[in-house]
Amino acid sequence: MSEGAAKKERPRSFQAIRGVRDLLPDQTSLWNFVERIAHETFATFGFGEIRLPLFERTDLFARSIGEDTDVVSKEMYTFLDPPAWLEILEKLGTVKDVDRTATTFTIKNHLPNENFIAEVLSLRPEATASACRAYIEHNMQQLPQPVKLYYMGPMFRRERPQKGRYRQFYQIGAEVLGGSDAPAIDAEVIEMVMTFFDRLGLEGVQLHINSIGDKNCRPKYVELLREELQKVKDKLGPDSRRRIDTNPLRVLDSKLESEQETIEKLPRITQHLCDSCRDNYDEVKRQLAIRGINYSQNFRLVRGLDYYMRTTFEITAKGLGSQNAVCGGGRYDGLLELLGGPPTKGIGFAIGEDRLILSLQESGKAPAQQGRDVYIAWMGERAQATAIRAAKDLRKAGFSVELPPVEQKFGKALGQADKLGAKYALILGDNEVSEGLWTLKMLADGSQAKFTEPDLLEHLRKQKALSS
RNA sequence: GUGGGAGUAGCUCAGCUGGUAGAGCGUCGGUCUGUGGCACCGAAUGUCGCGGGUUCGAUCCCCGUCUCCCACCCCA
Repeated sequence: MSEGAAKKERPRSFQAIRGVRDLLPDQTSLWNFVERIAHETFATFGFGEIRLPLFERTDLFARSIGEDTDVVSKEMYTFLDPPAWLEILEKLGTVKDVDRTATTFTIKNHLPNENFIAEVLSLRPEATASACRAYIEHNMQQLPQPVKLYYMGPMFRRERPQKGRYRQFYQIGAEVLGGSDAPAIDAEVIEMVMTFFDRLGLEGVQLHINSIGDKNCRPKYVELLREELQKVKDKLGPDSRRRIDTNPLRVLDSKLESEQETIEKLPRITQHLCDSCRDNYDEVKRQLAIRGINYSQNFRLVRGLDYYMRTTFEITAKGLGSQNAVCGGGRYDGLLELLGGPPTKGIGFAIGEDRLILSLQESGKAPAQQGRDVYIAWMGERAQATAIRAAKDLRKAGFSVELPPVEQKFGKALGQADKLGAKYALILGDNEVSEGLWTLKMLADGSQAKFTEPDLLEHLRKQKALSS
């Protein structure tokens, strides 16, 4: 006993890496509910589901989202395929100053008699770029326009995690690609999200809209804004000052208390839209009104991704702390062309599913977890064979059945049935097997009755039909 | 990436100016080998987040680190 039993070394346990998490069965029921309502709602608007890859060439994201955005410049999970070559190449001095927006490195004579090519890939930080890529790749302009797609799944951004923000997070989104850019489309897309949220019973939903102009008017406004900002520079903090040069629109988004007064006085883009953008924005608002959708205009709503133009919108919900945006979207008419496709109109949105679910939970909307329909309490060898057959038949009929693997006293079995939230206990002992009459107990009120095998199934079917 | 707070049993938490840990809930077993929810009794599980330092001695003090939370940044 001296040496052998002395130390019991346990291997170091693993934990999920920062910013990612497991969703356990008591949570996935709500996730499945949300996703089911999404499928149903979007289908009623004529959208079809598209399943997209989790990673793409890095330059697809760089070009669509914008190389200077935070998402592309510092938040993407980027890797080489085949992997792990970067370090080797750097050590060999073959590659210096790695350009993360490059697509391939070509290394001559690295391996005997062949050139080595590695692709630069990234985990998707969002899915709009992929959807557009798929539209082009599969020549969807040949389909009746517009093409209406929706998707759901995980996205990846390397940000500091906090409530409602994870490094692997989930989005439910939709895109309308091709066809016209009629304001009614913008309005209907928004109507679809609002309908979805309404069906989920999401509380405290607020829609904010804005127009950020197009190629004609936005650059002029940005210049005007920059000039105005220069005049009030001394009233702004360091972050905002820096943005006067890099991205003046972002200053509008500042939450600093000390800057609010200054920002309110700045020129607003809605006053500087070109005629066509103004008409467009007015019509979007009219179309929303026709649909009975309440909104508030927010001239400070400037989206962070480069591809947006004209209509932008954001939806907030309650219970989310400072990460209160549960959906963001807008129009991006130039994007498809930018990605090498034909000139194509586009508009879309993305819902933060993690935040959506957080908000539903905060307002107590989580549906009760579904318990078992039938717990089979059996005793004795002959009863086990019967129990196995009963479980098979009940499952075939669609019931959720728990069949204990080992014999238990009935007292304990019923205790288990109770804990698992079963509706019924099917009691199978020597008596039942020899009589051919099975005992079915209602756990809720303790009543019980005997049934023949076929009668039992019929009885359960009827009860199920009644309750649903 | 920056600043602040926190990490003790599966969960929620207690642990008095440092003497190597407790409660409730849950889990499992028993009272109860043909009938659950109640009650009572009992048990298991903690490298006190991890690593280092100070000390005779650290869950407690110091440093580092990881993770979570909050705010900023940014975004869904």
